[in-house]
Formats: sequence, C-alpha cells, structure tokens
Amino acid sequence: MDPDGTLAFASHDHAACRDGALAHAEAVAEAKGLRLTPVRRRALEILLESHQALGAYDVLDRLAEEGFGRQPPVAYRALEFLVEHGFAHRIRRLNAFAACMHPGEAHVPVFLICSACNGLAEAPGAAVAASLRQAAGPLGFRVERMSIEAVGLCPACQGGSE
Amino acid sequence: MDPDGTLAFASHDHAACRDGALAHAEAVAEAKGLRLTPVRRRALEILLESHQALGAYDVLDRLAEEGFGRQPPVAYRALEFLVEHGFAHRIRRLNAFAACMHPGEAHVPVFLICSACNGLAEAPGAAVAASLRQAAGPLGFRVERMSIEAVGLCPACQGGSE
DNA sequence: TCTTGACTAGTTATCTTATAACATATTCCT
DNA sequence: AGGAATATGTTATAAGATAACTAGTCAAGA
Repeated sequence: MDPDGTLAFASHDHAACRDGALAHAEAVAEAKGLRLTPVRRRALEILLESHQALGAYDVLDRLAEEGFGRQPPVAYRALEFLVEHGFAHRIRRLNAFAACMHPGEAHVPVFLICSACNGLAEAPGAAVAASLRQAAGPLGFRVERMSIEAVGLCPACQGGSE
Repeated sequence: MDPDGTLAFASHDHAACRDGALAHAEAVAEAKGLRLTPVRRRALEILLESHQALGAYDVLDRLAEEGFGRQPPVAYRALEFLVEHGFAHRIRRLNAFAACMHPGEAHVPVFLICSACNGLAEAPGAAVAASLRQAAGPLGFRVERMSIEAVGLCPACQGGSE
C-alpha cells in the first residue's frame, strides 16, 4: 500500500492504509508475544486515523469518550507501549505522537511536519542517520538514539502562499 | 578558541570559551542593532556556564536570585530572544536551551546529548542537513527548519559502563 | 521639551504536558 | 488454585509554556 511510508502527502486510499498498518501491527504483536490490549489497540487506531501527530491529551479524550479511563496515565502508558515496540513514534518538536508507517522494520525515521496543514510524513532516514553518525564520530560520541525532524511545507500547501 | 564548536566534550579552557562566546555575542548584537539587555545578557551567561542544556525554569531561578523577575515569562522571553537571534538553541528532546557555540554564523546544528553526564555538544551539521533535504525532496516537501538531535555517550562517559 | 510609539520587563492567571505513587484487576504459568 | 507478572485505573502533583494586562524605558520627531 505504502511501502515507503511516504504517501502521507500524496492522495491515497487511507482506509486501506490504516487497515494495513493495523493488521501489520497485530501480526507483529502476535509474533513477538506482545499484548495489544483494547486501550493500546484503540490508541493505535486513533493515531492511524490521520497522517498527523496527536497530543497525548487528544488521544486521552478520545479514549475517555469510548469508556476507557480519563486520567493522563491511561494515554501515556498506551502511547509508551506503542512507541517502545515500534508501532508509533514520538515527535518531540510537537510534544506529540504518530503511528509508525513501517512497523516491524528497523528504521530511523525522518519526520516531515507541514506547518500549514499539520500533516506528517515519515521519510526514510538511513542516509541522514549515516551522516549524523559521521558528524558525531570525530567527537568520539557514540550515538544511541536520534530525533530527526523537519518543519516546512508539504507539496499540497506550497501552492497557496508562495 | 573553539572554531568548530565541538570542544564541549574535550577538556578546554572554559573561562575563555565562555568569555569568547559572550564577547562574540555582544559584537554581533552591536552590529545588528539588537539590544542585549541585562536580563538577556545574564540569561546568556547562565547558559554559557556549562556545556549543558538548561530548562527555562532553571534559568528563571537563577535570574530571580539575582533580582530579576521570578515569573516564567521573564525567562521565556529572554530565551526566546536569544534563540531568535542565534545566540542560543532550543533542544526539543530535553525541553531545554543551550548557548550557541557559533553565534553569528549560519549553521545547522546537530546536538549530541550525553545520557550519562548531560553534556551537550554542537556538531557541524551541514552534511546531515543536506542529506535531510535529499530525503525530503522526493516527497515534494520544502524544508524550512530542522531539529537534529542525538542521544548517546560522550567520549568521557564511554569508559565507565561498557 | 514634550510626546508619541516601539520595545522591554514585570505581574497575575491559566493552560498544557508529563509523571509519581498507590490500588485494583487481569493474565499467565505451574 | 496459588502466586508472579502485567495491565488498568485513580489521586495528586510536577514540570513546561503562554495569554493578557500593566508599567517602565528610550529614542525620534513635533
């Protein structure tokens, strides 16, 4: 459906995109013996509804409406589980979370955040990660985790105001 | 003194490092007609005291001790000024701020955050920025700003626990 | 000199984001 | 069934950030 996870900014069959990601996540969870419980699963579905990042409290509101707990830890714990197991990412720049578009694959995501429509795409970041490691090497720094995020305009939003 | 801004992890004459950065900032402010007022200057000095990122409230506490206002906007405004004019950077991953090691030069910083000692270095990021733009290009995304941050171990902290 | 406008600094109040700590329930294994 | 581990829920609070208003500063022009 979206093998590069880069279709966020292109028009696509989002219902299929969402269902595919969810099915994939379920398969990965099954394979790894992870418990994709109702709250966790629902949190992931909420993130998958759009190619945007959502704040923890946005997710919490949605969960609460549907009968889950309405206290912050409910959302934070579900999101933490999703992030920890690679089903979602945390977007530091936005204090927000987004569903992962490559669940199960080892990858370093590069987040492209549209400042006009709040759309979010996950570009392949292997090359960026490599050059980051090259920048860190001469200083003797050993990289463990990285956050690579860009803010700008997605294709659809470039027409409007330029 | 530290032409690459990468000495944070190396032993160096920090008093000179700090004074140099401050003098540089003053010169740039003078040249651009910016007002490096007492609060702003003091906030910068506080950031320059160590190669670590400080939270806005840490800076605020220090400012308040010295007779400046003790309400959050006092610190946030001073820090916002410093960031806006390139005297400091915001480290999203830490919800914190750090003095810029290349004031006045156009540059894309890559932040290297040591998870053991909280040290922070600013590596040159031109190559990383270029490959980020290359990753964004195929999606038609126009990059305006970017945050590139890595967490790991600095040279001094790699000996201890490996 | 006076005054006007831009900017700076301070305050109160509030909002948003995140976590600690503890109680209860569920699930898994033996 | 018993017990350990895991998951969910709650209360309370910590930590980070901003809106909106007031008042002081300073420089440029009438």
